[in-house]
Amino acid sequence: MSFIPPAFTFVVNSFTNDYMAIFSKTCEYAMRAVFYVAQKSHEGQKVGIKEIAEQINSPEAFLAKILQKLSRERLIQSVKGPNGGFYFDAVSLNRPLADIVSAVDGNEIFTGCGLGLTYCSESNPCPLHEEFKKIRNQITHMLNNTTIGKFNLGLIKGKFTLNK
Amino acid sequence: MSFIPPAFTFVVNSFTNDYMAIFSKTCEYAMRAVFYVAQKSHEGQKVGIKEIAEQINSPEAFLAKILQKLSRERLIQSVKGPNGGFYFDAVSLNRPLADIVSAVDGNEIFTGCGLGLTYCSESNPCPLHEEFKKIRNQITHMLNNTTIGKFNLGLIKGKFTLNK
DNA sequence: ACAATAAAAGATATTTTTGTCTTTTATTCC
DNA sequence: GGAATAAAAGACAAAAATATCTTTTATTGT
Ligand code: FES
Ligand code: FES
Repeated sequence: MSFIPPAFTFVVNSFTNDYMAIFSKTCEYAMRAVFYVAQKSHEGQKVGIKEIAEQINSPEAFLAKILQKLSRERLIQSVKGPNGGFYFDAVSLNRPLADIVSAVDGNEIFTGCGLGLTYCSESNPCPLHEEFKKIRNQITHMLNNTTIGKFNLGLIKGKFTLNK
Repeated sequence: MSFIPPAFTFVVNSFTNDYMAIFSKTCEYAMRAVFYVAQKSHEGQKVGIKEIAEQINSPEAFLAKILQKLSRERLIQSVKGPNGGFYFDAVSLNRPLADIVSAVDGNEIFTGCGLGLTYCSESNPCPLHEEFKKIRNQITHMLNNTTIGKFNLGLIKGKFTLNK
């Protein structure tokens, strides 16, 4: 009887975070999904999780979890059963994208310190504070001024992409 | 013999990413450390990992790994042995903070799509593209225009904080 | 009432990031 | 040259984020 050693394991400690984006994957999927569903809602349709996941190129089961959360927080509407699916009512279509982001990623991006200090404050600022504050405010502004339904027409006209 | 059940495990799937900042923890520690060492270098001193970790309030062993990486990439200088430690030479003090960020977090933050599309492009833009591009450019600008030594005087004067 | 459908919920698995501990290597001082 | 020092490297561990699979619940159409 012979011992078969595990194949080369080399867990190289490459030690570069290999994909550090502004938003988490969860949040990226959420935003793409929301725009997709909004577009369909504009056309009066509900959409199933399978179609959404396909169209925005995200893992279906994972996206389901994300939309469940948004649904619990009443940020998106859903109905079960045949002919069911996800959609946005008129009120929800007018919500700012910021609501989605904070539901999923929390509020750190709106208020947190760029260098990771516990609190960002004027009285005890980190070196990047002044510059970082501007950027953070722009992000906040963008997310507050972008309603969920803002890109419906552009999406229908094919001006934007939500996958790849 | 009695069976002792594991204590309540409830791994609540709270499903909010509980701390989504712009930069990774690794990158935050790196930036804080770099500013601290730069200040000391300005005063002609080398600093040991223990002091750095204490002063910027970061886990020592973890920070050591980060500085090792920066050292391998010649972004920071170091000497072993008694009276050794980390420091920046004149050339390094003039490097942009962007070099630190990209060494640690990669280039996604400078070039990536806000919605997580594989490529950000003008010809195939996501809905946030125009607005997001501006923000990304501001981040890039900030990190390129902030040299590692830029805040030395402010730090020495106690204008800025790097911990808590 | 029943079968079919689709989301919600629950449980579990994988991967990445963050963090720690031990051993090795280089440098300085005596 | 030897002891002491401090970073570098290597191996390992814990926590968080990402991802998948199974079971349950609500709704619809027949
Ligand atoms: S204190 Fe760091 S961004 Fe305000
Ligand atoms: S395509 Fe999304 S930011 Fe450019």
